[in-house]
Amino acid sequence: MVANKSKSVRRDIFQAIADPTRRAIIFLLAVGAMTPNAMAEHFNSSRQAVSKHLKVLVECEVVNQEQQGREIHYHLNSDKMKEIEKWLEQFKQLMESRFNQLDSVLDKLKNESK
Amino acid sequence: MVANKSKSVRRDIFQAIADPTRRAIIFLLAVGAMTPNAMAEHFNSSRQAVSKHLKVLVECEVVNQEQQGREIHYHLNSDKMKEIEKWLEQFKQLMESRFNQLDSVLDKLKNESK
DNA sequence: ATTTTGCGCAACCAAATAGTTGCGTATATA
DNA sequence: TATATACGCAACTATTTGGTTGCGCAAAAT
Repeated sequence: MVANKSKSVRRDIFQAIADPTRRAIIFLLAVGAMTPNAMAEHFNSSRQAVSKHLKVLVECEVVNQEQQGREIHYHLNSDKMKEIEKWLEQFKQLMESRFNQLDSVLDKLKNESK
Repeated sequence: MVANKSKSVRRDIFQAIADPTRRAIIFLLAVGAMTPNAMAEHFNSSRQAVSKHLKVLVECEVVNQEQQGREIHYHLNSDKMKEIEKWLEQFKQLMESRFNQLDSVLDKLKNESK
């Protein structure tokens, strides 16, 4: 038995989008669900390579699988994508706080020069 | 002589934010410029480890260095952060196109049922 | 002038990544 | 029923990552 991967390896949205092939897969799936074979045809990458990326994306909970006969349709979990926006929002708030500090410094200077 | 790193290794904003320590550094620098020592004190990570992350961030053009005596002040290049937003915008547009397709399908069904 | 501090860099290491080839298996098709 | 197709998985590889320790050097403090 192998140790639980989710405990040892980083599996989050930021890891998911770190690879350009995975970003391309995400863009493809944004348009609609797809099978691994269909995806592999879109960029010059082997089916197995795509399959491995899909495994990572499943582990990161960015995509879901839907079995249909011998095909597996991969769907995008767009909720997970929102975590990027959430992080960016936090970032922007920090940036604003920085400017607010700068503003207060400028205000101070203004008052002192009175 | 070693091969140019920028040619072999991926150095973009997505690589920059893939690591949690680097994301923490970005948040710190969002508030204001800082030296490596000051950053290292903020999370339990050695100065050298932080230094390595900063090197990656410089290569990804997410931060700039400003030498001041023996200290180096690291500044955030917030323009680079906009590339994430840009990518998210593209993604959202694709998602909308998906829903527009769905809408047109629904419209079609509606017309057919007339 | 000597010591301390701030920093980058090289060397090393274990682990993870991204890809490949070669299976096995289940579902379709002939 | 025999064959083709869709897919995941294991094993192997080269490269990258993220961390460490141990320098060396220049600037600051003593």
